[in-house]
Amino acid sequence: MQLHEEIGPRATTISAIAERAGVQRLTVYRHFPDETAVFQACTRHWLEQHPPPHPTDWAGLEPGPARTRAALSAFYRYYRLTERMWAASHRDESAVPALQGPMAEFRAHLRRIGDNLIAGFGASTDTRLAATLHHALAFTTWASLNTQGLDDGAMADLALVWVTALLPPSDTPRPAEADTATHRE
Amino acid sequence: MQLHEEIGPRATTISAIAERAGVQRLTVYRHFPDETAVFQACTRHWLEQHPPPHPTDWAGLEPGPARTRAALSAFYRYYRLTERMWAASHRDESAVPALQGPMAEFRAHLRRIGDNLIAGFGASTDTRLAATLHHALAFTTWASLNTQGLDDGAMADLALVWVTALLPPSDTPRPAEADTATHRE
DNA sequence: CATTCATTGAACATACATGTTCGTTCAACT
DNA sequence: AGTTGAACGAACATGTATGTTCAATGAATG
Repeated sequence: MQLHEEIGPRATTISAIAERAGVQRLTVYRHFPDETAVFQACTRHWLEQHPPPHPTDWAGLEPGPARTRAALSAFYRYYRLTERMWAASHRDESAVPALQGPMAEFRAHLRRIGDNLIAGFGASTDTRLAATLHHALAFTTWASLNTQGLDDGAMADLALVWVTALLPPSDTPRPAEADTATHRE
Repeated sequence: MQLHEEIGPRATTISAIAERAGVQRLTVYRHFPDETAVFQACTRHWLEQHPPPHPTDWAGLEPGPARTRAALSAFYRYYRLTERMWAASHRDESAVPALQGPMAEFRAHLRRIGDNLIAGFGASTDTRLAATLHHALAFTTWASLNTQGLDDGAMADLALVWVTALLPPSDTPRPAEADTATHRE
């Protein structure tokens, strides 16, 4: 796991794993039949130790902006904590087949969460709203904004501005009580 | 260049280049002292054949939204045309030293263009406006929005919505004539 | 105490990569 | 016609990686 983080799954060799573990190369082969098995085990174990944010974390909040901001903030914090591993995984995904399954699964998880948040805004399904929110939730977006020096809170606020700019103009941006028609779109 | 596009600079070997060129491996070594020289020559040649958008392309347009949309659109079209190469370069940058110089140069180019566009909006330098525009110009942003099925025009429009949402609320986004309050947004 | 089993050290075969060296062929230019 | 030089074919040395095989060690288990 250290090596996957430091040099990426692609460059991580069995020899390096054995060396890092202070163990003979053969010993690694005794525990894992081949490289693929090592990577699968590593991925599973790492995900158990670093579970991504889950909808229950923000279930208590009002649907719409509040809940969306909480989700964005949670993912951005998660990305910061796990930055190196995600950068390496993202980079090496195409070259390491054992990575593609878990990565696809994570993306599906992200997509479900995004769809749920979008449903929380009253507005009927808008392509641009969905695209913006899904984009905001992506690791690459966090990484891009991070290189510009924004902290996680500022990034969440900023992404929320993007999202709310896509909402119908005469809506109620505050805690929904008066349900003035969410007409037009 | 074909191989750099298809499998990426990192996986491109001299053997493969020779084979693809229908030539002996030794012949490649006659033209280029080593792998680094091949990659440098390849990068330079490719950039000559695929020059990125340049400010003169949109110099005729009004500063502000119009010019920004033209720039975004130009880069998005460029990214679509050169998608595979940029994806591969982005992915392999950390592993191929010969790539890091040109990539840094391109990023600097992008940054200059972004700063110029921002200056075109009257607004005093706003961190969030700058972050949004620089983010919108990045290849990773194009790639992210592209996976969601948006075409280049829709992407440029969408990014422009993000940017204009960051402008001071009671500003005059149009050539100032009718200043009926364009409130909120 | 005896057995078991993970670990060790040292090989091995295979594959592929980078550069280099050598003598040969073959086309073009002077 | 003769010289030049690019391309060829076949090696070489070196490094690194994946897996496998074999005998020896050594500690924990029964």
